[in-house]
Amino acid sequence: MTPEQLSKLIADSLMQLAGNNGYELTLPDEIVVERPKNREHGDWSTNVAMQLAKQARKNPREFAQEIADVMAESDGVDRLEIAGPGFLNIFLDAASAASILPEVVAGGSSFGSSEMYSGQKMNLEFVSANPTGPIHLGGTRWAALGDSLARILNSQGAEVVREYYFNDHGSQIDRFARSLFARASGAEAPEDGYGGEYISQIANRIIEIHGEKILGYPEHEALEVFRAAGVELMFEDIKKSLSDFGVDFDVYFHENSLHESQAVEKAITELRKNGHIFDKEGAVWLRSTEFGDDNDRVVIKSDGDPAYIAADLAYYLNKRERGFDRAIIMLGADHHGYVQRMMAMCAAFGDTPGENLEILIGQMVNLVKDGKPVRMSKRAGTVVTLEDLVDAVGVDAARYSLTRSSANSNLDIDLDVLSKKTNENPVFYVQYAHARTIQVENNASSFGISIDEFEPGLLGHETENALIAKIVEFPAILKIAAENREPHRVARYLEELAGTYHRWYDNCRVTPLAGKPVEPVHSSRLLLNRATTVVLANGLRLLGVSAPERM
RNA sequence: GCCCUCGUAGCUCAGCGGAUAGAGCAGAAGACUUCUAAUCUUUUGGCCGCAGGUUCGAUUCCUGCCGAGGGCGCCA
Repeated sequence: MTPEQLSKLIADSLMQLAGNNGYELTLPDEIVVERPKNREHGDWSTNVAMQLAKQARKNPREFAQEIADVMAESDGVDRLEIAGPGFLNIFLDAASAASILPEVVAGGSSFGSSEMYSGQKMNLEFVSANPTGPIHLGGTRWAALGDSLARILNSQGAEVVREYYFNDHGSQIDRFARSLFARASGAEAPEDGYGGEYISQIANRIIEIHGEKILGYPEHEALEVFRAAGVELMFEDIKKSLSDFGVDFDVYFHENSLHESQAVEKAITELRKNGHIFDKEGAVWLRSTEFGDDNDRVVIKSDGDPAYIAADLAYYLNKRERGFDRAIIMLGADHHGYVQRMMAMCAAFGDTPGENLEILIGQMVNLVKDGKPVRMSKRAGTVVTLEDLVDAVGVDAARYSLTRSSANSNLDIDLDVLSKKTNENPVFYVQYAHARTIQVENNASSFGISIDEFEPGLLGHETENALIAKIVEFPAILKIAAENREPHRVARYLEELAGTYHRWYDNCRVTPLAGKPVEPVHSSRLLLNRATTVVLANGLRLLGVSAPERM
């Protein structure tokens, strides 16, 4: 029995109760059926009795007992208990609990998915690091988290486009170009420039491509060459790093294109038409205070250059014009001050902040060495990049360790600890469980055991009961993870599932002991084993982590 | 000064208003002639930062305070 079916059963029982006893009950939108933390509290538990006791003019425990009396007659329900302040704990009979397993196996890679966001077009923008250097740890976190979120939203029916906003315009790029030029010509690095080994490498590659002669060009021409070529090369490196990390964007959107296509002017004209733009002191302003921002914002500076937000106006409009119902942007905590004005902009376009535009803020990643935080500095050479992390621990462990914590929490990364190859990263625990299921499957097939003779009633061991219940939880976990934009919930769930599986493995054999015959229970257990494979594989895939068959 | 996030076991972190607050690692003691011991079993360890409030019920929601990180440009 699925939680949905159980929820409906409870609703039906309540209606029946209302009919019999003349209660006037207004049922909640959704009757919550949850897995109690404590197994002794049943397979499922509901708090409806506490919620509705007032309406029934009963005390919660009495009312729960009345519900229990009605439900006790139902198929699949073994027994019910009233506990605590009025919880109704439901124990399913083994056959009913296990009868869902064939569905899980039949569902395969689609088990857990839903149509919750069916028909919704979502644009998920993340990483969007400037092409002035390699992706650092912070960007790596967004890459792991963003890609996983895209997968999860997609599993819930959304049409998701992963997008990388590529800032190839503005003063940071100019500094990058000057840094490259200075390095190539052996000059002192500019005061506010970029340092680091990669600057030398890119400078050298540019010389290789264009020849020494560019050093003799007039400065502005030379800078232009270094700018264009440098951005191009840096961008290729970034793309490759991300791709090696398992993160491939559908769209790389160039900021420059917004300026070149007059999209910025168009956006400003549109806003001006609606009365949200004004001119002051030679600059063009967005009256964002009208929509809750602290200050009005300059869109076009008095020197005629667009401010950063100008492109964002056009970019947002562009996303909406491309048909996205929802633009989701993931930003680091160092950009949180930007949220209010972005939301104001969204409102100024007549859209609904939080709905058409959603901004997720994630906290910073700190580098820790010898137990002490290390300030990442490009000049001091203490920057840790995506590639450093992958070199140290591999893609799977890197992605997993960045995805298993809430984006709201600050994350400390200690490369020394992570690179010890110890079992500190729970990803191995989960992957090992998956590999185990595969080996069990292989062994079973060599015994000629098949899943065709499934008898759910044979799966009565408490660890089987626990494993089945955990498997059934998966769709609800994905739904919550999608709604809250929290991929870490999937990782945490997988750790629980893996633990539940390992404990089952320890207690119940899928293949008979040497010299003993194959019995029906073995087929049934093989199906349970396969259902576990399905869920572990699906979960790991949503995290962008491989599901190895052997470890 | 204002804004955002965080504060839970020795460490890293879970816990979408519910029951006795959990996991991994670290510490202690056990389990491989049986499908992978990267596993399992047992065990040590908590004023859930502090103080109020809302609620039948608060680690969770609200307010204030303390502490940590981040942000408050005609920078991007």
